[in-house]
Amino acid sequence: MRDGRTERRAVTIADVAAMGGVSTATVSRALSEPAQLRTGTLARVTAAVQQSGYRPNIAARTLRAGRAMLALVVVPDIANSFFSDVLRGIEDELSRHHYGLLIGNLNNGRAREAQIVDVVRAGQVDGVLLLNGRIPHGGGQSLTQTGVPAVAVCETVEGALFPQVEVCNREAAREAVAHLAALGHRRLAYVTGPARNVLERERQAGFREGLAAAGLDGACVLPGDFTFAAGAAAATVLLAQEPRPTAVFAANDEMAIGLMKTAWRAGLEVPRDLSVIGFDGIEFADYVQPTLTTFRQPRRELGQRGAALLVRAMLGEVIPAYEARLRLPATLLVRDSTGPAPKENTA
Amino acid sequence: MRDGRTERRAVTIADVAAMGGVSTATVSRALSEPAQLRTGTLARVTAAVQQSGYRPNIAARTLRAGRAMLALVVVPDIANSFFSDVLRGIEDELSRHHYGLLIGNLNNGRAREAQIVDVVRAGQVDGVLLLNGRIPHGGGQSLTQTGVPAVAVCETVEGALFPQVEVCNREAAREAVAHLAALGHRRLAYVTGPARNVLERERQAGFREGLAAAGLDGACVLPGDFTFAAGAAAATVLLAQEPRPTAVFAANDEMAIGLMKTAWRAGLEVPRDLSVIGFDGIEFADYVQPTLTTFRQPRRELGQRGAALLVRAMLGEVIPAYEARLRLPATLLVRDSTGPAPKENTA
DNA sequence: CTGAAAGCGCTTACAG
DNA sequence: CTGAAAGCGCTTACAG
Repeated sequence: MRDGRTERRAVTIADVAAMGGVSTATVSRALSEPAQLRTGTLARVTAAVQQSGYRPNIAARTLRAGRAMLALVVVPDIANSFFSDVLRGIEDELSRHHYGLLIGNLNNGRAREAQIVDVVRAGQVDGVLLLNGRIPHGGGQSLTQTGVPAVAVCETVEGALFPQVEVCNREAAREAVAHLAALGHRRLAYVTGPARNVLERERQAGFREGLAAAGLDGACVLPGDFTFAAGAAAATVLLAQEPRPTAVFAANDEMAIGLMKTAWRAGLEVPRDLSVIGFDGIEFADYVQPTLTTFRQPRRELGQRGAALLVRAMLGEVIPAYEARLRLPATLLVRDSTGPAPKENTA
Repeated sequence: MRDGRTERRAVTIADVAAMGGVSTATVSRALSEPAQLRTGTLARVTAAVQQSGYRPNIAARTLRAGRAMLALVVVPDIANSFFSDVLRGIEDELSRHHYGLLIGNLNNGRAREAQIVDVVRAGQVDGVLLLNGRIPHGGGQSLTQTGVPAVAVCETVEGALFPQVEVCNREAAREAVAHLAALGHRRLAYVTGPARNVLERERQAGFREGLAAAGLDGACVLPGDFTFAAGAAAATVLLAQEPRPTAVFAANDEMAIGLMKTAWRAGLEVPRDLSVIGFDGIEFADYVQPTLTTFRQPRRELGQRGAALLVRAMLGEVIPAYEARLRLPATLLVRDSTGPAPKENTA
């Protein structure tokens, strides 16, 4: 029955039991519910564990107990730095509860969704955190049909029954317009995210609500996709407008920065000729010239809160509806890229 | 023997065997070595697998086969965007070979190293990729003592016996000096990384070699730690020097950018008054004003190559010495932050 | 408080 | 080519 692998055999629970003169059941209990053992027994087992350097085999434990103590995080693109901080919050919270973290990277596509579903169906994880705004599908089944608990973070999933944690995108977008309007801007532009993205939809909706609240009845809408390059492209279109908008709200910081750079190259000065405001509060936004006015998202907290909900669900708790939708505020950071509207020289 | 969990029971290999009228052994073979089955048998099993939606339980497979089909990646700081691309390369390669990816985040400290060692000792992974430049220790044992294969990527580990993949840091740093010297700069400065970091040591060594090669016998060395803030702080010191260096090489892009911003605030113009060159080629370096001259690291390839070596080791292959040290080139990207040395007005 | 024993769901040497 | 059966290393209801 021995297989090919000839590495030195690891210490098993049976070895420890023999050393301590107890049964394997007692060793198991010493590790999981020490309070139930007599002090002397516990001491003997603990000593044996120490001395042998015993570590329980996780596969055996998972198989027997039916729990993997592992959560899967589905990320749209692991190379996108936005998610790093969110992941850190998730990891902190999970490891506090002795759960490990498995990363499922979609590479911005859907091809790998089936892999995600497979991992779950193979019993490898006890729960799933979705950062991709969509329920993964694969092999003719959706992730939620597997019955494992799920929580969405950052990008919510419309109509989903599981808990969701997001930032107040709409309210923040409204505030962006109010900020610009208060500076006297009347001709605004908005650079969008990808059309089907939920963040984009919320931010654009908030932008429009903000326009209405400020008594403005139109704005220039420039298509984008959250990349630097899209911001640069939007700038080119913007510069061709007549009359040119005096302020832009970009749906994220990368686009705002790409736009600022291109505007600068074209000879515009920010904020004298053009005010720019972004979204996310990436670290970099504070190191561009001029520094970017934007909204800080509590990324780590978003991750941490989502993970906390998932842990509860993985432990079998049913999350009540009033806790199932967490909305954290985004904070406006007024920096140097927004300023008073330029004086009009045409009446 | 039933436990608390009352979720609907998943399909097991026994169910499929019954459906197909074969033994569980045959089902197992249909999945792992289909060529060994008669076509008819294979077809029947395949149909049963399809119809039942059977997915093998990974814990059971791991326990029995002694392989987890999972690799652990030790990351110094998951919130550092530098690692995202490396991770992506790793993930691509691992998943090509049907290995999963477990993230072990150190949060820039050593406290969690013990957790890492535990995961390995618990048999949860078949191999480890180290991005942290150090062999994790914990519970009186080092990771390498566990006997699992390891590979270091980006930050090498001195004296380690396992394969390592790195970038030619020293050669690149030399080239940085040569580039500046060719532009006529004679008074150079270097902003360091953390003193004990291997990248820092290599880059500083290369910097010094470059000075010698250019016939320069000294330079201003400013301490840093790879952060934006350290770059800003270095700028302050730099500005106080008399005579002031005309060019700076920063050990990474963040510091170069932090330094440029502070220099700009102090009224210096880059590159007219000061040339700046960074290292890493982060995306952002192309969106600062002026764009940053830097070295592009093939991050994805670094990850991919490291993972490829690890996969081979996990499959039992002994990596020959001549393959065990991969050194990929870093490419100089000349952009707008470096220019001719200013004319001297003091003789 | 502790032990004997079943069994989680697989894989694989062995036999035919 | 296929099956019967052992056994990977745990946990836990059951019994005492």
